Amino acid sequence: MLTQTFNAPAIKTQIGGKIAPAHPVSDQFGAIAGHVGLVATEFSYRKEEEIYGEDESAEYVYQVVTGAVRSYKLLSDGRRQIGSFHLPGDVFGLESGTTHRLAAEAIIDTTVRLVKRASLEKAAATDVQVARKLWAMTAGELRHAEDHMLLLGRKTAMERVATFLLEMDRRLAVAGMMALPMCRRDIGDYLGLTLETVSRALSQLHAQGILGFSGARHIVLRNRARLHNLDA
Amino acid sequence: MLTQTFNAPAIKTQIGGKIAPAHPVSDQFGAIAGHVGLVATEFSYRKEEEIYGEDESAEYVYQVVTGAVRSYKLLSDGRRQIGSFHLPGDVFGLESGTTHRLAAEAIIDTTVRLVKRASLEKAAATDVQVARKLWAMTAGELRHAEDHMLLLGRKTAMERVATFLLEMDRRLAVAGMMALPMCRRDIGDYLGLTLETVSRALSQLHAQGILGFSGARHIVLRNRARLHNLDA
DNA sequence: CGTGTTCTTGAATTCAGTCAAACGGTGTGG
DNA sequence: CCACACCGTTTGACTGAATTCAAGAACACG
Repeated sequence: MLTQTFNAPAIKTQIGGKIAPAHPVSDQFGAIAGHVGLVATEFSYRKEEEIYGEDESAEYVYQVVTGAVRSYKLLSDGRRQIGSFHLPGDVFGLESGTTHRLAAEAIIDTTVRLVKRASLEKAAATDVQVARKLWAMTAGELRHAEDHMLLLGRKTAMERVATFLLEMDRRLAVAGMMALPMCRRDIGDYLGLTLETVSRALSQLHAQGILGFSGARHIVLRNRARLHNLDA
Repeated sequence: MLTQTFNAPAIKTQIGGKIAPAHPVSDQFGAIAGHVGLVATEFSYRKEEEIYGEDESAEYVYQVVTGAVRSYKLLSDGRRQIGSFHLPGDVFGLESGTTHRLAAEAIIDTTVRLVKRASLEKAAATDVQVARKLWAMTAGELRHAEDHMLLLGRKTAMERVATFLLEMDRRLAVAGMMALPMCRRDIGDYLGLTLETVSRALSQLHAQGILGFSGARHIVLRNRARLHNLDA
């Protein structure tokens, strides 16, 4: 039944277990799955592969092990709004209701751990600690969405790009360098801009010496203070 | 202690109790407060009065009885993004963490019912049904935020105003007429537009016969189908 | 080492914003 | 009860930030 829902390679089943996100964070999945002794299945998606569609039944909850995922909504004419990027360690696809409110795709080759939503619900029905944790995770997503509404509704192009860089720096920088998994179009669709506007803003920051490039997707922040100033 | 946190008139305490929203909806507050037998206090705010500030400690959870409330974030230079409007029946100010992520103000004279967050937490710690309900309410807010990100990031001015009208029609229309409690600036700050752009869009819809006015804030939708078409 | 994709840059356009003035509805005081 | 004043709204004219359209350049990949 798994193989019908997912058409992908090797499946590896395990209990609990640790993953290694870029920065040490409380392993939210472990805090649930491990705690309750749920079986977590490991699964892989290729670059650009769909993980689930908008309004699709929410069978599983996911955690990125390696790779990167985008969650988005589409308008009928194809305009896209990416609500968030999911990086190693992040949980995504968690729903309180029965359907996914956004679609999810692998940006690059990605491995996830997943557990059945039903089993989490069941654990939450008896264990108040689990219920509390699920609420806290949804509340965390809400916080991000609220911050992002401010960005989309009121910030300038340069402020949006500055916010994005600081967010990615915090979430995936290793040794001061960040390797962006997503293209300029993805960044634009996350920030409510066109890819050209994103590119121009990055070029301007480069010209001002605020950041350095090693190829378009490897960025070093050279002056976080000035970037903070540009971020309203 | 209540009188120190809130500087307002008559306080009326009661247990559970029903309120009458514009449309019959499951009384979310009752579903918790009533169920657990929590004491709900009634309280009033005058037009433009602050209910709580951004990053303020979340002491209480609120439900609008009569009136209307706006939740918003500010940038340092005063730019404002309203995340949502709270109308009779709506619960607001519910946090999983300890602080309010947005500020809240009464748009017009408003009466709310409120319960201590701590007492809800306590109820949730022993009653899984309560915990489930709190999660569902936060998830409902997240759904709205996700829809609103799409609007703010990707919709045109006319599409935003059309979406707004359909939302308000659904939430507060009585006998086909909606009495908007908020001014054009509030609508603009909700939709990521200026008040002038909102006004122009409304005038255009009026000229096309899609809506009728009875004073600037009383609107009748005359053609919901065409409004839906304008909403991407 | 090509080849296709992604990214950058330029030029022209456009949608919404800004600034400014007039209008109108509401509430108050004469 | 009417006149006035004030605030919110509408409308107009102009501006400007971001988009669109269009080449080229750089990069990743086989």
